[in-house]
Amino acid sequence: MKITDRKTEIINISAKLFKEKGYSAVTMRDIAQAMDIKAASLYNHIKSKQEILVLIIIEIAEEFTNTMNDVVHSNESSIKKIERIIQLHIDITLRDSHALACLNNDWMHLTDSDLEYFIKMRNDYEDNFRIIVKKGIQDGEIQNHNQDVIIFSILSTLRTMYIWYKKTNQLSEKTLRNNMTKVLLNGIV
Amino acid sequence: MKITDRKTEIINISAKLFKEKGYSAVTMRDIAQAMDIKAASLYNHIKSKQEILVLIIIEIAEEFTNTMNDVVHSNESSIKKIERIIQLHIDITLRDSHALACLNNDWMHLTDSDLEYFIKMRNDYEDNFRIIVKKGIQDGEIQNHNQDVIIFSILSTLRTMYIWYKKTNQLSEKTLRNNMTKVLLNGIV
DNA sequence: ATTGTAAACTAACAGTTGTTAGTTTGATTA
DNA sequence: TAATCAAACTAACAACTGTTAGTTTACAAT
Repeated sequence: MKITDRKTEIINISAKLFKEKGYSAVTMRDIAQAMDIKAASLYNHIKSKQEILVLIIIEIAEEFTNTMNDVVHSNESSIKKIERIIQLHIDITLRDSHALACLNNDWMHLTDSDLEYFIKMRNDYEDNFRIIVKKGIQDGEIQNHNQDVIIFSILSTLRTMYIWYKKTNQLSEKTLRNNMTKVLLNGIV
Repeated sequence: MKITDRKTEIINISAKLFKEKGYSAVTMRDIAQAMDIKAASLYNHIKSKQEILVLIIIEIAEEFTNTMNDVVHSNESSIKKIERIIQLHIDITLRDSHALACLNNDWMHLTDSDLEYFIKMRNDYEDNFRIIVKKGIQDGEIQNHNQDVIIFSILSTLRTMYIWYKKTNQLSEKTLRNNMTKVLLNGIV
């Protein structure tokens, strides 16, 4: 298997288009045109439009799931765990922002077992985050504010970083991580 | 003109459907079915599917724009200004989460002058936020972190609140506002 | 030279899309 | 009672949708 075969190209180009217009608004003919071939030719490589979506979303969702499982079962402090989650989101955002946008915006167009699987992963992810925050509050590491507000203010920021990080002028990964960690953990005041 | 005429019903029902599946995935027949009429009947009230989208998005966008203009030209401290922006987002989220979701996810399906107008409002909004943060840093009210990280960590959280606020068990508006303000301004550590 | 194969092609399909035209309904008003 | 009118209806359209079938192309292996 080649490092970049044709199927991978289709997935990457589709992710880019899905990010721009959303899954439903992108047609097989749009994808084909971006590949400079005809729509029917796509089916030499992929089974259906649905399959493209699944391949884009599930791989990334599993990466989040796996790393979160590592983090939650580690022996680090709660703060250190959250820092590693921030790092995780930054890594994926910088590496694969198209697929990430697709995961965020088009997951509801998954069907049946894929949809179920995705929702389970997302719920588990949030539950694990909740466990970390709860422990942090118990240990006095984290202030005793409403847990959902804590969890989703951090997660919302991390999940939608792909929308704006490119606009910033040459913000290095290190600078982004340092600033993000300080702002999310210590606030701005 | 009745307080709730048929056109308003169409807009509200459409916003709910657009939130669930996205503008492109919702058909005129979907909207009609939710209204318990036939698709063709919708055209007695609205000009096109596009018009529905425009009416949903632009009204809310203008409300954000107008309030932001009030805030930025006021004589309050930078912190107080940001608190008012937090309040603004909470108000609209609690009152009209469907339209807000639609604005967030489907603005790119606006066309021509509507799209231009929306993008201008969004850019102005972010620019005004930047002015507030810059002043706050100069005055020593706000810590000197990267401005984009500050702006978008707050805005991302506020903009996507509609996704999760309903899941929380009976979080009152006051509690939400208090917790949100503390977490966004002072952090969690 | 022949075969095999990956990957493109043309042509077509059945279903869905937003929308229009013209008609009917049923309640209110003159 | 007759006329008006908002708001529903039926029927249909042309364009577009994802997808299939069968064919051609061009290069690699035998």
